[in-house]
Amino acid sequence: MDKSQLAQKLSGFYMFSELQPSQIELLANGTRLVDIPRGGTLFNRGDKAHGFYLLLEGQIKLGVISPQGDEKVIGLIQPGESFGEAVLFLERSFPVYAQTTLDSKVLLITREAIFDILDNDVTVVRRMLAAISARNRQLVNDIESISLQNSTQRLIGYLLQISADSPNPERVQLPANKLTIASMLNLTPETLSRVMLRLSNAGLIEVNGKEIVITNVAGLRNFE
Amino acid sequence: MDKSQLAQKLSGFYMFSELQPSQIELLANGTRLVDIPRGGTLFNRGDKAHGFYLLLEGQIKLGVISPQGDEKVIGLIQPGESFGEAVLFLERSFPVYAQTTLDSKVLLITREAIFDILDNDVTVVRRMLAAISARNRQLVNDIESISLQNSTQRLIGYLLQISADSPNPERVQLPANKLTIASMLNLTPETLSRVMLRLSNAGLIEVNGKEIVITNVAGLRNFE
DNA sequence: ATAAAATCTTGACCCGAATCAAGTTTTGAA
DNA sequence: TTCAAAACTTGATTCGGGTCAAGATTTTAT
Repeated sequence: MDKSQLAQKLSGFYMFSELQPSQIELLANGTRLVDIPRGGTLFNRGDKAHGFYLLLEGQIKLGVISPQGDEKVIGLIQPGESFGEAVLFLERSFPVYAQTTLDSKVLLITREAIFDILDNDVTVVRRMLAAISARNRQLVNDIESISLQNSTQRLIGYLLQISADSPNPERVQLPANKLTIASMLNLTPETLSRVMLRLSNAGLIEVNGKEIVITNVAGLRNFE
Repeated sequence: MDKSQLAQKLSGFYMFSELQPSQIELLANGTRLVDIPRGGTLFNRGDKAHGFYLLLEGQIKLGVISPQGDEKVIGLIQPGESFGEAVLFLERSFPVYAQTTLDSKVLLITREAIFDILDNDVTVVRRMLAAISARNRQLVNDIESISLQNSTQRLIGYLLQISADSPNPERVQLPANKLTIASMLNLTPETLSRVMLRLSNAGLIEVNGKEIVITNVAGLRNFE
C-alpha cells in the first residue's frame, strides 16, 4: 500500500475525516500497515503499546485468559473500528490479547503520530474522547448484563442488538463462531446451544448455522 | 464556598493542576458546588449530563438496578476522584445512577466550562483521556474477574488490592458496608459472609466489622 | 439511653449453568 | 476431494452460589 492509498484510508475513518491533507500526510508517516493471517496474534496481554489500531479488513478478537486456561472474549472488532486507544494514555501494557479470527489488515498509528495530531486538532480530541467513552459505555453494559441477567436474557439482548444494527433485522448473521459468541455472553457453548434450542422451540427464532431468523421480535423481547 | 475557595479546590485536582489562575477562574465560573446528604441521589440512570463531577468529601456509589429490583454496584467514588466524564463526550444519558453513601460535597463542572478548557489546554486533554482510559481499564479488570474467577478468588483479589493501596497493608478498612462490597464483587451478602468465614478459619484474615487484618498475605495470595 | 431500623450472619435447601462425555456436523488444509 | 481437526449438539450429572428464613448484631434517629 503506497502513501496515497494509506492517506485515503486514514481520511476515510470518522476520527480523522476533518483533517487537512497536510495533517493526514503527517499521520500517514506515523502509520504502519500490518497484515495478519487468520488465527494470528496482533499483541498479547502485557505487551507494551506502540500506538493504537484501525481495522481495515478482517476481524479481531480481544480477550483475556485465566491461569487455568479459560478464555473470556471482551470484544470483537469489525472493519472500520479502532481499538487500543485507552492503553496509550495510561502508559501501561495491554490488559487483553488481540487475535485475528479472519485474515486481517490493520493500521498501527504510532503514539507519536497521534499525540502530534491531538495537540493540534480539537476535532480529533473530541472524537478520541468519544471513542474511548463509547467503549466505556459498552463495558458498563456488559457488566450489567453479566451481573443482572440470566443466560436466556443475555442471548435475547444480544440477538436484539445485532438485529437492530443489521440492514435486515429479521435475518441476522452471527459475527463469529458460537464458541466466541458464547464467551462474549459469559456462557459455555453447551449452554448457548441449549438456550438457542429453547428459543427455537418457542417459535421465536430459527437457527441455521450462523444465520438466525427472528420470527417473532415482540415475543423475543417479552420472553418469560 | 466563595470563588477563591472553589478555585483552590479545582487547582488541587490533578486534572487541573497545571492550569493558569485565569483558566482556573474560568473553570470556577462554570462550576457548581452540590451538597447531598447520605443516601441522596446525585443523578439517576437516564438523566441527561450537564457536566462531570469531582468528589470533595463523602462517598458516591455508582450502580445499576435491574427491572426485578436487583442492584449491581459498578463503582465507589472516593474524595479526590472524578466521575461522569465519559457521558459528556457521547451526548447520551447516564448508564448508571449515583447515590451518596455518606454526606457528600461534589463539584459539578459544566459541559461548557470543561469543553472550553479542553479546546485550549493540551495537559487537561491528556489527563482527561487518561482518566477515562483508567476507568476503562478498571472495567475490563472487573469483567475479567467476574467471568474467570470464583467468589473466593474475587474476594481475595479485592482484599489484596485494597491492602496494596493502603498505608497499613496488614490492617485494611472496607470502604463501604458489606452489602455494597458484596455487590461490587458480584456476590450476595450471604456468600460474602461465608467466604470471609472460610478465610478466617483458614487463618488468613481476621474480620472485625469493617476492619480486616490480613494475617498471612502469601497464604491469601496462594489460597486453594 | 433506647427503640426501631438496617446490617450481618448462619443454616437448610434449591437451581441455573457448568462439567463431563459421546456423538454429529462443518470446515479448511493438503 | 478427502479427511482430520474444529465446531457444535445433546444427554447425564454435579456443584457453586443463590434463595429463603430466622436470629444476632450494629447503627441511627430521637
